[in-house]
Amino acid sequence: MLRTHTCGELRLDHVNQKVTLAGWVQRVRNKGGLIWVDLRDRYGVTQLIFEEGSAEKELLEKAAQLGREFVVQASGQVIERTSKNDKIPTGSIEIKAEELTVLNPAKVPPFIIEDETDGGDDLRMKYRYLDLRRGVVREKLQLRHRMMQETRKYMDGQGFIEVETPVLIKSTPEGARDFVVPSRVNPGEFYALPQSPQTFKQLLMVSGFDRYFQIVKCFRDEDLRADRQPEFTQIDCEMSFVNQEDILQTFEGLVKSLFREVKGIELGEVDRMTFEDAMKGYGNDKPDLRFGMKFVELDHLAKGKGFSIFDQAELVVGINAQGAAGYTRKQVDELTDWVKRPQIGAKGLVYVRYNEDGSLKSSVDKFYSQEDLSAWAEAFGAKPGDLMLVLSGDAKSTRKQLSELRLKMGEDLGLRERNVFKPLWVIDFPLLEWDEETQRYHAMHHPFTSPKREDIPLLESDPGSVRANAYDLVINGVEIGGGSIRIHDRATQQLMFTHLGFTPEEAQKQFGFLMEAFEYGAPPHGGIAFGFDRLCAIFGGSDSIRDYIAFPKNNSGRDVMIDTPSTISEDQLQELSIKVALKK
RNA sequence: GGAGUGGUAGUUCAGCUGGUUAGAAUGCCUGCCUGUCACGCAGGAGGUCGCGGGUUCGAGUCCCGUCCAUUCCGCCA
Repeated sequence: MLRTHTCGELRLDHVNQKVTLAGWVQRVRNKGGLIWVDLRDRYGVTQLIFEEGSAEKELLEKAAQLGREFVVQASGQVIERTSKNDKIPTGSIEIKAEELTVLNPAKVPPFIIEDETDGGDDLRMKYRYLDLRRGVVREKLQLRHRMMQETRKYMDGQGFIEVETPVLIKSTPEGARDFVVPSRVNPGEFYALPQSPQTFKQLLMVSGFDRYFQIVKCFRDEDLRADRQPEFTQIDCEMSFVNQEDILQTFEGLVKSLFREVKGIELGEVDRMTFEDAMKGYGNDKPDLRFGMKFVELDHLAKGKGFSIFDQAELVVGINAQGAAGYTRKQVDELTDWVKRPQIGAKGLVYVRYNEDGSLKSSVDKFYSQEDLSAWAEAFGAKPGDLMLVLSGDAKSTRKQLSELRLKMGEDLGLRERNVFKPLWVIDFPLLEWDEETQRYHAMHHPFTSPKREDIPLLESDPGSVRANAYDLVINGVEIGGGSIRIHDRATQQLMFTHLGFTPEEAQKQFGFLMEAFEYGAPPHGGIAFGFDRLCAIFGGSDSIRDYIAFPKNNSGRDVMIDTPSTISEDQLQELSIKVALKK
């Protein structure tokens, strides 16, 4: 061993021991006759001291030559510091160095390897291996490690078996775009990388595995976001002989256990809300419940008073921002501009300010009396000091716009606290969703989701209103997981494909193996998958998942460190029977 | 595919309505310094202002194009 201890473990108890440490030079402080070197490894930082007089001149010179990020080995005696540093755990001791070996020198790093780095994202990603030396980044990966271990511990404890499913699978037309991999031995044919192990886990249920889980990489070739990577990790789970309630209980248990073991937080009961209530109350299927500002519909109060914009609107709906009456005219104008941006797309914003003196001031005073506005305020449950914000238009987009405004107000008013966690089950999702582009219904969750028994008759008359046995777990406005009770008989699955616009032949070609399996004794089953990277980011209090992934891709799906995607040689292309024709 | 923001020293940024030699901080190098721990002090080096074109007597600054990064919309069963 090149060391007797790590850089994080020595304390006053070790004084007088002779030790050998190895690590990276964090910093050299040369005070002339006295040189300190901060030696860093994964476990911490320990100070080495070289003193003129007591250390040999040669050793002193060697220490003075050290640069940032040199890898060194140092031996010496642990001594108590004359002046202690209570900011670090090893701050009471230091090593009086007697030997120093440079194991490997280092170039000056392109950015400072400290928690508060001066490096921008671009540079950090290019030199990710240096970025990962920083404590703050390492802690995020350590958090991920803990989450992974606790997940396995919980799942194993519940009798789940982790089974690996293939990564080279079949491309399917439903859902996200597939990443494809050419097959050399089958020229002209391609594998696809899995968007999820969905069909395999269902087949494992047919096989009688009863409880399956897997912490698994999944792949989707869609545009990226701060919380979306082309390859990401799921906690993928499936259970047999269960109903929806069993699944919600089991995985509420997982989430509670993770919060308890990893964060030391007792979550309590997880609230539930139907999709319909979520949309009406928050304009969103993943409401952030860290704060209120629930939607209040004003049609009955706002219409018929001569304000034509409201009169013509399908829906007039607003939120009450508590304590925001202090917003200046300028700030309200900025809010108006904000909702009118193309990304939000509102036509305008009506406000009612509930002044501290009890009077009401609105942007539509021309049309509404104080009594009218008082009725609004009552509907909102508003008090003096509040600011009511109202949007109108067609119901669907107005709710969406107000949802964005609600989140912005929550942010502006500091109501979205990082250390508060509000999990929520959203249940009773619609089975199908109309797609304007393709002019057909799409499965909202996926085509293997079962409809609610009582809604099956509606499949013919009103497909859009059929509810599914589907559920999402939402924490703080982030979709963390989603699942459903699956279809487990051929006839229903076939019916589902028909409603999704598949011909029987197409359905047979794409999913015949699954439907055939259903004919050999498929148990009732259901499951869920959690976005593991997002879960880690939520636990760590970040909006971006990138720092919870050791080597993430950038916004264009590139790994700037290894510089990929990249072209391949003509020979490789030929071997794969592929010709590249780039459009220009 | 679309919208916004950004690109200036190794790094993070400032640089106003266009005007002499493009600045700061930090990092780096040199010297001094025996209790530092964001050490201090003194000095020094360091620039294709992303790239291409245009307007102008004159462009880091204005215009057009383009590339890169980033955030969002679309997309993500």
